[in-house]
Amino acid sequence: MAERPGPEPLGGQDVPDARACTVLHVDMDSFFASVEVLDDPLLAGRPVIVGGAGARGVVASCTYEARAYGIHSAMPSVEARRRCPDAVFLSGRFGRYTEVSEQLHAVLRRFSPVVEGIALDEAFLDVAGARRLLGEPCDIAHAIRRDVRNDLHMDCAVGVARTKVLAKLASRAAKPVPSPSGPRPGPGVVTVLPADELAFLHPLPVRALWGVGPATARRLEGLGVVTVGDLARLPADSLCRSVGEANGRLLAALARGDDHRPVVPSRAVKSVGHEETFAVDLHSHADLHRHVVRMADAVGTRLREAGLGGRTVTVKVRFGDRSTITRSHTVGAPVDSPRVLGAVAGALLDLVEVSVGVRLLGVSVSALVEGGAPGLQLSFEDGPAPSDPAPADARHPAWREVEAAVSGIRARYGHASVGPAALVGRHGLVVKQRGDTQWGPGEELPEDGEGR
DNA sequence: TCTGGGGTCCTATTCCTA
DNA sequence: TCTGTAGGAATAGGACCC
Repeated sequence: MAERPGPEPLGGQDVPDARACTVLHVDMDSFFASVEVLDDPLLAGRPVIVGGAGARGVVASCTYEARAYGIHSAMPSVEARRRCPDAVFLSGRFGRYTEVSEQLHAVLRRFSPVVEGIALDEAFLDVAGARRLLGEPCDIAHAIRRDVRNDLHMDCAVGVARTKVLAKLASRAAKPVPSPSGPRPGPGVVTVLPADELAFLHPLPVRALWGVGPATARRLEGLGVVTVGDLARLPADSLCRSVGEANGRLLAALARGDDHRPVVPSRAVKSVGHEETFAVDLHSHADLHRHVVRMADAVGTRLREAGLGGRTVTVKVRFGDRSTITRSHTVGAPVDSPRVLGAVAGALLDLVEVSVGVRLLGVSVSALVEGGAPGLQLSFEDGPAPSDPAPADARHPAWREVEAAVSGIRARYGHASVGPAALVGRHGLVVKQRGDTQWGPGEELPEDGEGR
């Protein structure tokens, strides 16, 4: 960060201005790959790539040794392998990453109760209330790095600023920089002082701003906007015309350094879903229906574990040419039953012409309510609503007893111990849990009857 | 080189109802 | 009973994030 004007890498500098900077952004360095190196020290110093190994897989995370070859997250695994054939390829262990993420959050909560998790490896903290006890925010940032290193044996970067977006950009500036001769260490902690905000922000490419992706960047480029400074000078109305009202207002504010979004410790879940890209495109409803049942089973299980029910069921279909459609239906009362979800999703899938080949299928549930679906019983007994695509037998109350029994068996003997008959294939029962095929299909052969 | 999975949010359109 | 209208809910698609 030292090469940019404005913010300085610091340790405990005594600037009154710094007291306004109470938002911290903590970002772990190449998280998934670092966890793998931590658990297998023989991997240390080697290019390690975590991601989907198959032809349609992507890189989820990689060590700095792999980044030296130009490999980065979201790169197709095939390309990553081409660039570095000697890299260690790992398919990832979602459960283990969740575990380490919980340890990280435990460390962060020692510094402030106001911790907002953004991803497994990232979080915002507001330390306004912790200063009297723990010192200035930049001192807290250094202490966090020290504790993460001591407790988790991993490194992180911390950004300190007055707002979330600036803290996030600051943590990015604090990270190590990959190079062919090995990673150059970053400052670890970067603080953006209020007086330096615009000098820090305006030279950055617009793409660096949170909310500017490839599509928005293309549109902005058409308006002659390349840097955040260009964006700040753009009249608000032409910006809104180009990128939409809400996004335009937000981007205009961010470019001025305004960001009033608070750090929110916990946010309600809005939707729960599963989607999966197949190793080969599927062309028949029969094949796809088996996957719908499997995904509905996974979604329903997660809803129940979280004590949630949802009213809107959505099926997502991506065809061979990557065009994507969704079909959704809102039922009268919240559902959490895998069987009902599967029936609704299956009926939605029947509305889609699939003979051209389906690359990805997804099932999700939104319009969630807390407390699971206890109120469902009534609607089951009443039978399906006239517009409800689920077959009537899927809603029979006896199924709730069956599903409760299945939950009990799974709690005792594991998730794959029991499941719908539709999921029994040549290799036994195939169930899906969160984290399976997280970064694309593996290289396994398709099940009976799949593909063409 | 041609892109996964789990999410959130926004926008436009269509449908339903008062 | 029919028509027009306005608002809200549902639906569909897209962009973005990590």
